[in-house]
Amino acid sequence: MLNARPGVREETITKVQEAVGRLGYVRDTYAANLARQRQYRFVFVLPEGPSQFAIALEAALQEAFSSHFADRTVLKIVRIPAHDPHAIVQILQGLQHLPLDGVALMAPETPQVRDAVSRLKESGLAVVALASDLPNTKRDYFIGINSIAAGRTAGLLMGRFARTGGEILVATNSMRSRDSLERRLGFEAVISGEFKGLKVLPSVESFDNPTRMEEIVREVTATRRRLVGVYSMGSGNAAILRALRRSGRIDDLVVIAHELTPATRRALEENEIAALIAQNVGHLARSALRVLRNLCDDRPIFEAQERVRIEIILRENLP
Amino acid sequence: MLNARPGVREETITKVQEAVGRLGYVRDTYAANLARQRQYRFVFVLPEGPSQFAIALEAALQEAFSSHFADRTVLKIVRIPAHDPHAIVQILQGLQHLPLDGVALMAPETPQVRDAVSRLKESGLAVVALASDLPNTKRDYFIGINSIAAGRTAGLLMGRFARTGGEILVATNSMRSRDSLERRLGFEAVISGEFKGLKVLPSVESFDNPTRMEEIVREVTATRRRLVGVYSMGSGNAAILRALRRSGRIDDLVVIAHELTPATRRALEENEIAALIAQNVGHLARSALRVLRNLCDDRPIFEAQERVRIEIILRENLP
DNA sequence: GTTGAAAAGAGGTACGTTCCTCAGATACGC
DNA sequence: GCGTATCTGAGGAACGTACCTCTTTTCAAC
Repeated sequence: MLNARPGVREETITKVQEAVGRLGYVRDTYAANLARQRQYRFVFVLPEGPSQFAIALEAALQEAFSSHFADRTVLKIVRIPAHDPHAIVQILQGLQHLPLDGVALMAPETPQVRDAVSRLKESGLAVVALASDLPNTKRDYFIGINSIAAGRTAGLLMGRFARTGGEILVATNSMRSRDSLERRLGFEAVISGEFKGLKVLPSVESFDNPTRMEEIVREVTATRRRLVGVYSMGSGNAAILRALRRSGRIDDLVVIAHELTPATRRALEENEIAALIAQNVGHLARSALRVLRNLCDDRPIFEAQERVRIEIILRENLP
Repeated sequence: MLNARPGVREETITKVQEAVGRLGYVRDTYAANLARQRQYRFVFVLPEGPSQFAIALEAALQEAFSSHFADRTVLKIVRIPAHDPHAIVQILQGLQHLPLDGVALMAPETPQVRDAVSRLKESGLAVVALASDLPNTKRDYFIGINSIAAGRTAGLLMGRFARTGGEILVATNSMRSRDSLERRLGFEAVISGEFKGLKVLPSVESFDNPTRMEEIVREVTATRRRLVGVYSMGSGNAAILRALRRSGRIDDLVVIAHELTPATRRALEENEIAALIAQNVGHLARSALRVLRNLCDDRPIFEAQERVRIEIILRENLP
């Protein structure tokens, strides 16, 4: 009666509404779901490969289930080859014919992916972009941090940590990714605006090739004597750190990287990395589940709760 | 049958357990609570007065209720005069005769409070210490950050942000509080261990008197020409900031404070405060509720989820 | 073997909700 | 006014669990 059953008189509705307000009734969502035998069927689409981030996210989802947070949800995790838009599209297509309520998607933004997402939406699924936004698609929600703000935070830290003027190396996997572009944008804006003594060098890219990254960093450290800092915007931290250690200059450089992984944690503990910009993966996972559920029941989303914080991690506040 | 009903044969128990394992049965906590008409009755004991922290915490609790996080929970918030141990004890005594399942307590540690907490425990309540730990009591759990680590984090930030050697002022409400002691301890350990050029001055205390604090800070800034930084460990940020602004030196000092409040937020935005050490109040509230519930049902506590992070907030990553 | 008490388990009801069924109400055409 | 078709709303079963009651089983003492 409380639900929009077709064929209830207007008058009755208002009468019920009024009584509801008067008695202070609040619906017991859980009893409702129990009665309805509600199941939330979600798929999480994550990049394949040995991505520490995806591993951590999967662990966080596991955690959500073990703590009854994800009761009444059935979850499937699908891995996609992050750099093959065609394959991604194919996999997303396949989802349309599954009995499914929602999809959380972490994929680089390409025109093909955009189209595939829009088609998912049209087939009635709830879709959230995870960690990396997909603007200009019909995705319902984005859960992750603002890349520009993350870059600005890194820039501010770099500027304050660097004790002398000099050059900053910015390294990433690929500048074709929107996240990298935005991080650099934010980083550079702060450095050039507030720290005149620092100069940000052109970004170097590894294109998923650790050896290549190691080689580039080796060369830069060898030739750029005025180098004072390194900002690693994406994956490939291990290779960068290896090259920096070899160069013998790691203790004199301010290194700032993204995401807490076993490698970055160790480097932080060893004072090799000065600071880490991270997002709480557990929060990301829970947010995605909560938002997807709310979308399915078309209930409102509590924006404040879903805002993912840009965390700064130093040696002393490692979680 | 699944619950420890007295008078079930050993053999039957193991048989059931086995079947449970085999079928992969997981209890639907919510259906159980529905059947049992479970109500969790908690009291949150918070310091009275215009504490921004308490206000934020209250808002966070409100939020938990509105997002169905706190379903089946009835909550009462009680304010205590933080500096009157006798009154605190009296209020805690009063709780024992209420129909109650658990208490979350934020109170300075004194012998009287310790005793009162132990008595609460003995009357069968679940008790968690909130924000400020109460060791050497029978409290079940502490939800908050490690003060020594928080102090160390502030120390590391101060050391790296200060561009020249000099003196650091440490201000607090009262060094009689364990939190202040520990924060200073951690702060000093890092500074004296790693930043030889910096010298931490003896702590100054306001004893809940903003005017006094303002006066002290005014004097220190006027006389200590080598002052390079201020670490505000507790409340009283507004008074400290006021004095620093008057001194005309605020732009040359590295100011680090605790907790995100309207005042500290503004100062951060204005570049008056360099960094803030904070804890996520929303997380604190949800953790407290979750832990209390688990304690009541004596279910295990998921430590990793309840660990409160030491957040570092700069101008660029303000939430 | 009988008795009786205690232990074990089976069965039914209730929790707050949804959804289905069915009966009563209403409207409409003749 | 009557029959029929459509609306409306009331009533009950079910969801997964707990808890109470009642019957059956077990076991010790005689």
